[in-house]
Amino acid sequence: MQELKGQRTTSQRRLLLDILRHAEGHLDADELYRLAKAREPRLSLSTVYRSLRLFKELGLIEERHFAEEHHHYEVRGETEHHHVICLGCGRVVEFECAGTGKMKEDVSKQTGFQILGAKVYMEGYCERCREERGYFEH
Amino acid sequence: MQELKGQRTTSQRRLLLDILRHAEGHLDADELYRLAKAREPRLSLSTVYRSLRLFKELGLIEERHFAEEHHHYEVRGETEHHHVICLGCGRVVEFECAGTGKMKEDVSKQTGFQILGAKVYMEGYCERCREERGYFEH
DNA sequence: TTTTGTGCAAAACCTTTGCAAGCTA
DNA sequence: TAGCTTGCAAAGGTTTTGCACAAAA
Repeated sequence: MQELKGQRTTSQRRLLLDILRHAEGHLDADELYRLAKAREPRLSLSTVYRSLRLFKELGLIEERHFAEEHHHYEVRGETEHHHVICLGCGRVVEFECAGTGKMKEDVSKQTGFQILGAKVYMEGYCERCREERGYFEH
Repeated sequence: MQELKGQRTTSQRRLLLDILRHAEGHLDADELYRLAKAREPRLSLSTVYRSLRLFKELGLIEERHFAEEHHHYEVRGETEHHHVICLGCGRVVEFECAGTGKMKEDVSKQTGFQILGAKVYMEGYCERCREERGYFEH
């Protein structure tokens, strides 16, 4: 497991990475813990937190901060994608957007920062919620 | 105080809104509490949390989720602005960017959502940190 | 006077840490 | 074997809640 770059490959880390990679959505620490504990009952929550921090530091996963909730994690993919959150049902949908490259340049000029990453979060109402609840304008 | 829309205008709410409006940066609950307590020593932290939730629900303030830290709040202004966080020193700098209008349309088409707001977070290194710490590439 | 908001203290919740034992390289 | 990791339990920090009293409408 060369991804761990010198860190030790333990069964816990292998298990957690495997679950993260096969997860469809975004997991928080507790969801990940419950899924992993089903396969390895002796696993502790501290190990989950410690592993998440390690994976994040190694750049294997990204941490997301949605609306009210606590952190969520997902494996870092090839293509940069962003998220839109439905204010009605809480559903999170991913989207891709081309504009961020140009945006990074602009911001770099404007602020003097060397920009490494950009994340876009949008809020709104999904189609289903607009139909069901009659949200049109807000 | 018509902004509170039917909710009662209390001295605590007036004080907290006043501090939020005159704050330069982004305050978290505890910073707001300390500033407010200096002017009204009997104020409690619970009132700060309850007021922040109310202001947020009324759309008077926005909640921000920076890197690792807890929530920060700022009054909702006229112009939409976004944030870039320095990974070296933690400093948060605001920027404006024109591209979000077009982006919202794209995302709306792509996902079917009615988009109400967009927030952009960038990460990188500020000039000072690049000089001081010799960050060039990452 | 009725209803809503506040302060206090306690609880709930998420995350981190110390330490002895176990495992990896 | 030496050093990194783990599990457990306890602690830390932030946010929420129950309740009696106070204030607003």
